[in-house]
Amino acid sequence: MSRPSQPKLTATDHNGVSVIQSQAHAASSSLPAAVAGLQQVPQLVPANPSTGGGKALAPSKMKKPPADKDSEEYRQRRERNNLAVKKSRMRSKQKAMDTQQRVNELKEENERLEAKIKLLSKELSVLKDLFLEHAHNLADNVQPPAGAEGSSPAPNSTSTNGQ
Amino acid sequence: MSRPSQPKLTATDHNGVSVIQSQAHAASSSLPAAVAGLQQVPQLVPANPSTGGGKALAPSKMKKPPADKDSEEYRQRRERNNLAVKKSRMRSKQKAMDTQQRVNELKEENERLEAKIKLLSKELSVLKDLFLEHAHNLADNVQPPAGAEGSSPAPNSTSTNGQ
DNA sequence: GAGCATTGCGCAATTA
DNA sequence: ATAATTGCGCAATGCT
Repeated sequence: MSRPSQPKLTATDHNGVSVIQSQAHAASSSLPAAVAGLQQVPQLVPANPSTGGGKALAPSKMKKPPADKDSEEYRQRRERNNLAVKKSRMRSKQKAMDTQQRVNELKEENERLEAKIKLLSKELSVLKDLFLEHAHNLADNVQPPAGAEGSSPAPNSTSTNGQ
Repeated sequence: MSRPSQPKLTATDHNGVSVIQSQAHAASSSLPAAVAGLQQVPQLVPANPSTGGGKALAPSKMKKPPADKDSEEYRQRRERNNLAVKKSRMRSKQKAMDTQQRVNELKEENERLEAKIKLLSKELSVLKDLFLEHAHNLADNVQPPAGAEGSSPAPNSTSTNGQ
């Protein structure tokens, strides 16, 4: 079912920034086409006040030039970053898959272990029963060694022990 | 050294419009500021040509209006999509975390199971040893009823079971 | 401070 | 037509 009408709660107001995207770098690869068109917009570069006279010696907090889009260095950085991003995302995805796989492996392992436990438990149970039986037998005809014999009917009580 | 421009010209098939968003929405949490002052002029809403008369009745394959960026409906769709995207990503991330957690749980479970196996094995081993001992004892003074002569060592087969 | 790595976000194409 | 996914670029931020 879909949400027919949602009273627009939380107008996800992100920053109200005008975004001007313009890209035109070489298509890395495998883009069907339809790369969203971008084009340069006449962005006005703020006239750099440059170092007029008063040079505030601010050790930090210096306004960053909006990164001139035309700058050669800018494009270079962008491209590098795009690459890094791609790489990072690939890694991320790979990791996710690996984790999923790990889950499957662990699940299998778990089943195996549980099966083994079941088996061992069974074996133990059997042995214990045998022991009990012997114990009963011994208790019934508790006859010191040497000439031990005679009748020993001893109705065997098949007591099933629990676990 | 300078980067020769890519021979790849920006041949944007269709839709070569830059996006200029000017949102006057309330700034939200997040980005402190640093919003470049990019104000865009309010675009005039195009007078709807309305239904003049010639309406091509295309049953299918109708060209999609390049999505007029100014369109009210466009903005609406974008916003909806942005929301959906956000939701989707959140879910994706959540899922990843869940999976990771699952791995941890399974690992713990595994350890528990292995410990249990170890314990059971030990128990089994003890019991088996006891059995063997008994068997030896019996073998030593085994007195088959009714005339038993000679010693019958009965080679005990210490068969260790496999798993 | 340079530089890659992460992460949140919006856009657009696909898919369901 | 709508919502959900997915690939991608941008920019801020984290980390070396």
